[in-house]
Amino acid sequence: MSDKNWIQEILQEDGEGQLTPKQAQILQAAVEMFAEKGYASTSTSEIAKRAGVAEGTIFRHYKTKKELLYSIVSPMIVQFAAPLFARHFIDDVLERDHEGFEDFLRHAFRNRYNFVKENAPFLKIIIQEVAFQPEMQQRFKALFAEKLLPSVQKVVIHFQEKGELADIPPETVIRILLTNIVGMLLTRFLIMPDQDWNDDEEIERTIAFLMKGLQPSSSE
Amino acid sequence: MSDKNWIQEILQEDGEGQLTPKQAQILQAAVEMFAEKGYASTSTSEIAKRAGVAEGTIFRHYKTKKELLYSIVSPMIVQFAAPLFARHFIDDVLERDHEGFEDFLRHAFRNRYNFVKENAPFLKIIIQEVAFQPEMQQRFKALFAEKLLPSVQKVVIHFQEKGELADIPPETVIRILLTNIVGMLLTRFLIMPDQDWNDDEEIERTIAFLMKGLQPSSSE
Amino acid sequence: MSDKNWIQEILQEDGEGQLTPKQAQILQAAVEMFAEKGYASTSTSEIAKRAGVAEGTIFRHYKTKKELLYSIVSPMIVQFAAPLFARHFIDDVLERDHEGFEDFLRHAFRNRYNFVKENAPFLKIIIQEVAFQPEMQQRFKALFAEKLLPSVQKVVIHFQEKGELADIPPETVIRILLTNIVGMLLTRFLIMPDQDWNDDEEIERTIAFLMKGLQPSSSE
Amino acid sequence: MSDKNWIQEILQEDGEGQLTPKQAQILQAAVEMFAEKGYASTSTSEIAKRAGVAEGTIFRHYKTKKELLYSIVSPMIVQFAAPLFARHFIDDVLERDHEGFEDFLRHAFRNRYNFVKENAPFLKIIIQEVAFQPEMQQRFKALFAEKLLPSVQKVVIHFQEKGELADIPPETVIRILLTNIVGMLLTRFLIMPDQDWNDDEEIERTIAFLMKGLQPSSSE
DNA sequence: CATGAATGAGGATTCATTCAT
DNA sequence: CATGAATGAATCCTCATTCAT
Repeated sequence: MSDKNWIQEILQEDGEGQLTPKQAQILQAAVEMFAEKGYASTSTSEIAKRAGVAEGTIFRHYKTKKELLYSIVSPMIVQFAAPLFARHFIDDVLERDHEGFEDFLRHAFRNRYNFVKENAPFLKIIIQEVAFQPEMQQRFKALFAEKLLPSVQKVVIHFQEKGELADIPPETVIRILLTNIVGMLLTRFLIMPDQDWNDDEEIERTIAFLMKGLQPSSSE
Repeated sequence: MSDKNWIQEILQEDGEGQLTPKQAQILQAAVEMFAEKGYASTSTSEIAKRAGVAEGTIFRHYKTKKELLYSIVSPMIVQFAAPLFARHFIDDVLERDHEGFEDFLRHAFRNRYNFVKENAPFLKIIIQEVAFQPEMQQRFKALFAEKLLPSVQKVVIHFQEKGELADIPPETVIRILLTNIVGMLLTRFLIMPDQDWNDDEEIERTIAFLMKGLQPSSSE
Repeated sequence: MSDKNWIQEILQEDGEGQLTPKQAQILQAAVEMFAEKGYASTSTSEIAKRAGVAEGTIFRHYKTKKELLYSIVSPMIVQFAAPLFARHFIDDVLERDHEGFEDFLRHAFRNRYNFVKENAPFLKIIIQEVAFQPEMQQRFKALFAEKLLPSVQKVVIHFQEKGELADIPPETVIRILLTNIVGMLLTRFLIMPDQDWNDDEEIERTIAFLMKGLQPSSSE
Repeated sequence: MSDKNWIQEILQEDGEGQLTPKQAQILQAAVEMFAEKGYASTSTSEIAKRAGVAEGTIFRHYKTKKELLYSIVSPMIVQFAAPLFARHFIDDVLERDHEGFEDFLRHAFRNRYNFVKENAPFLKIIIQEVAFQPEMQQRFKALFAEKLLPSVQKVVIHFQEKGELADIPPETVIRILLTNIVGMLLTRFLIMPDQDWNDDEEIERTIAFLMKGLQPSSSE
C-alpha cells in the first residue's frame, strides 16, 4: 500500500521531523473517516478506536480536532496544486514549445489523474471542507490566485499568441480546462467509481474534445 | 426576494396542502443554515432561533432533524432535474430538429442557469448531502439513471445520426455536457460568486466551445 | 364489556354529575396505558391518541396529568376497600354469627375476587402509584387505619372470643388474611394470568388452608 | 452502613473486576433514587447530582439509562433467588430430613428475611420494574421456572410423601409459602416499615400458622 | 509519551401545558 | 366545548477536551 507514503509526504510540509507510528495511525484513521462521514459527523473517539490509540493520544499531537483536520487538509491543498505551478514544469513547457499545447494538457491531466487516483479520499475531504470553512476557502483561493493562475495564464497566453488556441479570454480558457479536468476526475473517482471505466480512452477523448473546442476558428 | 416562492414550490411536491407560516420560516432558516455551515454543523436550536420559533416547533413538523433535511433535499433533487426529462421538452427538440443541437443546448443551459441563480443555496446543500448520505446518493443516481439519462441519450444519438455531433460514445458526450454546464454554474454561483461575471457572454462562450469541441471531424 | 360500567362507577364517587363521552374515553385510555406502561412512561399525547381526542381536551377536563391519575386512583382505592367496611356487611356477619368465620372469609374473598377480576388494570395502577406517590400512600393508609382495620378487627376478635380462631394478635391475623387474599389475587391476575387456573378450587384450597392455620390449637 | 458491601457483591456477578469509586457512587445513588421515585421518574441528572459526578460520567460506564437499571436489577434478581436453589441448600434439607419441614421453612424464611433487611430498596426496584419491563418479567419468570420451582417442588413432594405436609397440589403449597413469606417481608419492610415490629415473634407466628395450615388432616 | 476516566457544555428529542381559533 | 399548533423546560445522550496516573 502506498498509504504510508502520502502520510509521510504530508508531514514533510508540516515542518517537523518525522511522524511517530501512532501519529501516522491517527492521520490515516482520520483521513478515512473524514472521507466516509465528513468532519463534523466523525467523533474523535471513533478516530481513536480505528487508529488503535487512546483518545487522549490524539490531543497530545493535535491541540484540537480542527487542528487535526487542518494538518490533513493544508498540506494536501498544496500537494494538489503543487506540480502545476512548479516553476520548472511551466518553464519546460514554454521552452519545449514545439511540443504544443496538447502535450502540456496531456501531461498536466495525466499527472493529476495519477495523483487523484492515489488520493481520492483526500479529494473528498478537501471539497467538503473548502465548501464550509471560510478559512480553508481563503487559503485555497490565495493559492489559486497567487500560484496556479499566473503560471497557467502564462502558458495559455503563450499558445494563444502562437495561434494554437482560440482567442477566448484566458480566464475562460482556464475555467474550461479546470472544469473539464476536475469534472472528469470527480466523475471517475467520486461520483461513479463503480462504473466500468477505460481511463486511458476517456482521458484521450477529453483531451481531443478540449483541443478541438479550444482551437482557433478556421478563418482566424 | 423570491424565497417564499421556492419554499411553496417545495411543498407542492410534498403532496400536502399548504405550508403554515411557521413551517415556511423553519424551512427557510434550515436552508440558509445548512447551506452556510452544513447539515451536521447546524444545530436545531440555531435553526429555531433564526426561524423565530421554539425548538419544539421544529419537531412538531419534522419528526427528526434528518426528516427536515430530506423534506428540503428530496423535492429539490426532483426540481433540479425535472425540466430536463420533461417529455415535451425532449419531444419538442426532436420534432423541431431543424433548430439543431445548439438550440437544445442553449435552451437547457439557460434554463438551468436561471434555476440555479434562484436556488444557489439548495445546490450547495444537495452537493454536500449527496456526498455523505448514501440514501441521498441512491435517490440521486436512480433519478439520473431512470429519467435524465435516457432522455438526453435519445437527443444525443439523434444528432449524432444527423451528423451534427462527433462520433464519441454518448455517455462521454453526456458527461462532457454535464461537466461543463454544472462546472460553469458551480464556478459562477458557489466558487467565485463575488467575481465580475458577464453571464450572457460566458454562457455563449461555453456553448460555442462545446459545439466546436463536439462537432464532427471535418473528414467525417 | 363491562368497561363502561366501572368508569361510570368511578365518577359517582367523583361528586360530579355524569361523564361526557369524551371524558369516559379519556379515562378508559388512561387506565389502559397507565396499567401497561406505568404513569410516568405514558405521555398525554399517547392517551389522547388512544382516546381519540385532541391533547388539549384532556387538559380541559383535568388540570394536570397528575390530576388525571388521581381521578382514577382515588375513587378506586375507595371502591377496592369499600365492601369490607360497609357497616351492614360487618353487622350482618356479627349477627348471623352461626355462619361462622369461614363464611365471612369466603364471602369477603369471593367478593374481592370478583372485583379484581373485573378491574385488574386498576389494581396494577394502584400498586404502582401507592408505591411511589407519598400522597397516595397517606390516603391509602388512612383509609386502611380508619375504616377497614377497626371493622375487621371487630370481626376477628369476635370469633376469637367464640373460640373459632387461634389466640394470635389480631393484627397478625389480619395481616395473614390480607396477605393470603391479596397474594392469591395478585398471583392469579397479575403475576401469572396466563397459567391454567381453576379459580374455585384454588380459592377453596386457600380458605381451607387459612381456616386450618388459624384454628385454635386442639389443647386450647 | 453495609451499602458498600452489596454494591461490591453486585459487581461480582457482573463478571468484571472491581468497581471504580465513581461507579459505586453512581450505583448507590441510582438504587436510592429508583427505589424512592421509580425508574421512569428519576432523571440521570438527578442521579449524577446525588452521586457527586458529572452526568456524562454515568454514560461512560453505562451506555444508556436502561443499562444502568439492568446492571442493578439483573444481579439482584439472581442474588434474591440464589440461596433457594443452591444445590447444597436443598440437598442438606433432604439428607437431614429428620429436621423436618419446619426447619427447612424456618431456615429459608430467616435467610430471606436477613437478605431483604439488608436490601430493601432493591426489592422495591425489582417489584416496580418487573411489573412494567417485559424483558425483566421474562428473566424473572425463567429464573423462577428453571431454578427455584424444581428445587422447592422436590422438597415439598418429599415432605408430602413423608406425611408431614397435607396433600395439596405442590404448586399451591409453593404459592402459599411464597405468598406468606414475601407478603410478610413486604409488609414489614415496604408497606409498614415504621410500625413497631417484633420480628422474631412475627416470623415464628407466621411459621406456626403455615405449619398448622399445611399439616395433613388428622384423619389422613 | 500514552492512557482513559472524568468532565460539562451542548445536541436532538420529548412532553406537559397553554391558548387562539 | 374541542382543537391542535406552539411552547420551552427538561430529558437522555454525545463529544471534544483535560488531567492524574
